[in-house]
Amino acid sequence: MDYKDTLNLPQTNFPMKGNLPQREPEMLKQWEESNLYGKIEEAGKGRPRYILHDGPPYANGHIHIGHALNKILKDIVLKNKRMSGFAAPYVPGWDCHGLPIELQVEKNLGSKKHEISKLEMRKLCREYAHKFVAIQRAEFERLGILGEWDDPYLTLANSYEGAIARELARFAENGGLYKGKKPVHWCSSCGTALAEAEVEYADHKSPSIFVKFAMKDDLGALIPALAGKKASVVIWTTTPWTLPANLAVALHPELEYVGLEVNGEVLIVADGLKESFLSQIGAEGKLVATFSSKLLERKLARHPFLDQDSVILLGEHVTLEAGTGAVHTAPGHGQEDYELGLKEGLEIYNPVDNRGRFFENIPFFAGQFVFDANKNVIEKLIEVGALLKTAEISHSYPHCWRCKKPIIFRATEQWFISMEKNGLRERALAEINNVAWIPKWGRERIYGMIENRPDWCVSRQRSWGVPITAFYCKSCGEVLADGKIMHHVADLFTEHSSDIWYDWEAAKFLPEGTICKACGKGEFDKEMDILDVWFDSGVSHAAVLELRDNLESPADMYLEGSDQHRGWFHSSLLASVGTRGRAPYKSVLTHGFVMDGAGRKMSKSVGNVVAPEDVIKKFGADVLRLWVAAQDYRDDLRISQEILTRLSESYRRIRNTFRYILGNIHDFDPATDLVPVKEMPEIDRWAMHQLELLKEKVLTAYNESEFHILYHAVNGFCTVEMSAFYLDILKDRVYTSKGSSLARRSAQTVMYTILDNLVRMVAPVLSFTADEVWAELPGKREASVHTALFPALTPECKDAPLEGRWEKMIKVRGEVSKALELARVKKVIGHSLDAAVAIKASGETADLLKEFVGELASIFIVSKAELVEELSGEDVYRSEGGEALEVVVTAAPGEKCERCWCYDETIGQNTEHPTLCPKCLAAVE
RNA sequence: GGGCCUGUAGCUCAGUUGGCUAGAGCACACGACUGAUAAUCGUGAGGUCGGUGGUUCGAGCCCACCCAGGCCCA
Repeated sequence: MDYKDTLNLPQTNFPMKGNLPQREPEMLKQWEESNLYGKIEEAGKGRPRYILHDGPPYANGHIHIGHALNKILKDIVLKNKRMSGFAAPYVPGWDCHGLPIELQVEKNLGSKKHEISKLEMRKLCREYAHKFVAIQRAEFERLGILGEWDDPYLTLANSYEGAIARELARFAENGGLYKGKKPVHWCSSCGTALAEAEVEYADHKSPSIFVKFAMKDDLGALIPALAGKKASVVIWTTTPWTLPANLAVALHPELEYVGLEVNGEVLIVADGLKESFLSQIGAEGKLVATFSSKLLERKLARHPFLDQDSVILLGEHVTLEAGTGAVHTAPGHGQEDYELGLKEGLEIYNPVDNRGRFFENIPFFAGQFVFDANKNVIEKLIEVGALLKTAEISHSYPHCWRCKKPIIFRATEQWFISMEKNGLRERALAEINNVAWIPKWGRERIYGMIENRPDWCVSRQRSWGVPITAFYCKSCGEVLADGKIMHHVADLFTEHSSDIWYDWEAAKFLPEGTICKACGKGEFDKEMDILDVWFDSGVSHAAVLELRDNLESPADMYLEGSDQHRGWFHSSLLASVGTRGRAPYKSVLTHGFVMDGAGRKMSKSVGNVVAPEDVIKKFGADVLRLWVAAQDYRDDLRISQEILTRLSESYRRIRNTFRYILGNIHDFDPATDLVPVKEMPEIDRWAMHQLELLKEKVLTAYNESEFHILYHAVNGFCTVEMSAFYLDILKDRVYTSKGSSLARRSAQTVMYTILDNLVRMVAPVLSFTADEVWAELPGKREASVHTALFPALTPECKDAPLEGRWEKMIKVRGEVSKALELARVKKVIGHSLDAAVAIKASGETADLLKEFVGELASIFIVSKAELVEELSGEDVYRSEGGEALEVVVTAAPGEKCERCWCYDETIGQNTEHPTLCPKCLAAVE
């Protein structure tokens, strides 16, 4: 007789191999056909809301691994919240305006770009953005991210564009919006401002000059050594043409400066640069004084050739890399000069027109092109005796990417949102303290930025964006930025899209009878600048959260990469505080960046880029999701073939545990076969206790968004507690007991509960696999695990004393398995069931073992285990450390039962089944 | 150069207020099983806790400096 048929061996159709690259797309199809997301929304009705607001990726190109990380994290958070009893909608979004799209469209147009109108250009940009939204949407959905993919928010949608214009109107109304000046990269040849991306750096020859700025007053009172001497601060510059715009000279606040007597006058330079300075001007100098820059703060020097003063200021941007440590400062022609000028209240002075020529009222250089003016400035300096040295240098200099000509930095009229008006900075800082930053240091990071940032420049000289809805008087040029009118325009945008700005006459936007406040005339031009795209996405709380019925502001969470402290977190905070007086988020979670296996950043040129598409093709989305969960996202994350291979092996382990349990509960019906915990054998209660601990750990980890802890907990549970211990011990009971026996049903109840709970807990991460297992689980349940809840805590399953007893037993078991291993090496046994063990223990261990005496054999998975007072023979295994434990392993006595493979000394006594042990006889009957 | 952050076995992570012979899983080596089988079980070998100096009876944990790496600025 073949007794194998009388055993209850595992049976399941659930495949061992995930085959995820093939299976996942099928599941996606099924989710779509069954309207899974709709069912999730249905299930969420009436529950408290949890709003995770999606930061919009830019609608350009395919998704990269960083996108995948971000969206998967969001999806894990959301699924976690849904399974915790919240209604957690997910409305994905895209950032659709802006330069990169415009540039790409221009590039695609080639030479035709000059022939088309702004309106046509914008139409092409719109199409381009839509194309990549569709591409990225498919790529995101493939990752298993559930949400309103059919109705995402797009910043190019009419309603969104209207909202952008409306938020700008609010800033206009409360006075936060103003027009000011700021230097920008300017191409004099094209007559246009350039964005950073449109600037190319190339070698260029420039004059290099050292210029004296004579101190206005005698310095004797401050620095006695200089009393009665003519003293000058010396600056170095490679743009002589900016000298007519000079308003100040900057020194470093922490540096020492020196007075050098050269040819009867004193030259002031930084101490650290005095030698190089003297050698460059080819002069001998005598050190006459050393002093702190602070002594000169706010003292006045004379402009070398204009009848005006130049004030000495202190600035951290001054360096000792080159020059003299005294920096010629023209706030209209340099970024750092501009910032210092703003701080010190200097005029942002620009004497240069659109074509790069000095205005007609500029002495000496009127009408001259700036690069031509260089030599004239130098001549002037020679004439007035202010030039110490001139030379020519070749250095990296910005050029226009279009016409390839060198560009200049030039202050132009721009729109700003004031950080001080309405106390925006103060209130934003206060709001930062009301937000939960995860991890905590996010607060320091954004706080420092808001504390120090200049006013927000929101205008861009471009086509693809939402226009700044202001007007200019045709006759006097006065600005008209009226809140009411701007609100009206916003409504028109919502109705028709912002394209109408480029289509309609100004008058069509203005109420009948609008007149200029300055001159009383009634004809206007439209402002042609557009808004910074950070303003677009920054107002999403108004355009999305406030406008959609199922969302609300402030959001519970914003979740983005740590670069967004300067980006979206930042602009959203200012946009919301400036108009609503509060932050748009209650918590902000940030993650690090994805690095290669060595912790280096990915780059195409290095060739260490890992594309999500490749990971999915090779391993499947669940492995990628597991990768996200396994790493501590607060730091940078690493990805490599090795890491993915490890992870996919870990995935297999978890999957196999699921499969094994499924196989063992194939004949189990929870409706009728459930065994109450109280009636279970102790080891089953131990397993229930362990499950309870795991639940606590995992649910806490979800609550605290520490997903890597949950991964390690689940992984450890599957391998240590289950596979290597509980499930291994259970085999005998589950395989050989009668199918419907209490012993077997009890074990099945435990396994069923564990699998049910485990699958729920793992569903936010292993979304595909969990649903696949869910479909195989017995019992009545929701159609998808994604509409189910996390397992409820059942503290009554916890049993601390029992855990303590078993902890010790597990230690003893470890010692026994070492003894078994030695016997195995000596060929005494093969399988552990071939063995009989005799144990000598003392103290508490002995007492404990006595209590377990009947179960020792099954716990050790041996045929016979006995406790003895004395052990003899050579092969006694002695434990190291702790309480003394001695073990002797021998071949088990008796015959091997053909059915359960345990050795028994009574086999053969039954004539009908001469090869079975008594236990199996009972089971077979 | 500045702000914020990170650095524990080959990989991913633990390490509570400073007190352990620094842990776990995976990978690796060896072995067992062939009733979880492209599985499963056991045993074993892996670490001057980025470096140096300091505080302390005692430091992976505290301090200083340095090195390497990341994000954002300049």
